[in-house]
Amino acid sequence: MLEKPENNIILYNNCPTCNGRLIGDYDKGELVCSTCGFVLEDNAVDSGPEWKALNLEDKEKKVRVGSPRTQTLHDYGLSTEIGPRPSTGKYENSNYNRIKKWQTRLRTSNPGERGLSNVLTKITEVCNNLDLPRNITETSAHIYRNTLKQKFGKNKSILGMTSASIYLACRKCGVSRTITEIARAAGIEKKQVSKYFRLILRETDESYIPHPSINKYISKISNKGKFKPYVERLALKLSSEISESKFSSGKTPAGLAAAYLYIAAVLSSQTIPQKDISDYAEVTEVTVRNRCKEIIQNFTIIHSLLSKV
DNA sequence: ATGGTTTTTACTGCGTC
DNA sequence: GACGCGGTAAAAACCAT
Repeated sequence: MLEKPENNIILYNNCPTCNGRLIGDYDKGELVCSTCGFVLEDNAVDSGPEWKALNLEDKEKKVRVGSPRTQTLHDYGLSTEIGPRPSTGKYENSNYNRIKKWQTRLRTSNPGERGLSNVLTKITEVCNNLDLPRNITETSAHIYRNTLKQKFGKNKSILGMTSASIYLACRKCGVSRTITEIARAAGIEKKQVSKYFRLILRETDESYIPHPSINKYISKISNKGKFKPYVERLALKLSSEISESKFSSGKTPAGLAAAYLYIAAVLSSQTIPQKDISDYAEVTEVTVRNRCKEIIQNFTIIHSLLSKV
């Protein structure tokens, strides 16, 4: 059973298979090994409270009222909401609906709140389209709220700002989603998203947020293309053996990941056409070729690697 | 706006099935 | 001939200044 820690990460002793460090991931409810990825326990039950206590007094009261606070609703989900009409009982249909309608109107009383409410709905929508986890939705909503707080979010394309917020949230949480994917889900131009993304970075003094590791891209592309598991494993092995920092800066991570997968496929005498890999990675064949060339020029692939996989 | 870097586009020749 | 692969030059996109 996991107990909620301060930073959502709990350290356990050692992994039974490789003796590596075990990490309890509170958010996913999993107990996994940080080196070999062995899952010791999953679906762990969250025994902690589902609400946040902001001060000691709250904590002591241990009130259990309503849903947890959420960034995705304009009033943080704190105000009262009238639910659907009970199927039985004395409630007269028209009257009930009228009260409900006015209550919703009053909840979002001023134009600002109504606007915010719409935007947050939009964020949730796009995040759901992309199958993003709940915490990304929350983070993006939080980021968007901040842009409004610091004035620069106003008078900007709403879809552009929301998409940029979602992209930033992905980067912060280490989820490998490209600007292109998010732009597609939101139905806008890629340019817009990157423009506003840069704006947010500039205005909020965000320190540089690194791209998710190449390994995430490799897994993603491999899943998308349903490649053989050992090809993926070999590609991951290659990327971890190679310190690509010398030549990878400024290049798209997807292209590099595609190159690793291609090399892995060739080494394990699998024939995956460059075209396929580049399509899955959403880059061109030329880019894949160039990355391959750079990898091979800079490193000699040792054949003993093959036996280890 | 500009200039440097990276990616894409479009086209080439080569070998193989 | 169709296909995959490797290469190139020029255009386009990107990004920091």
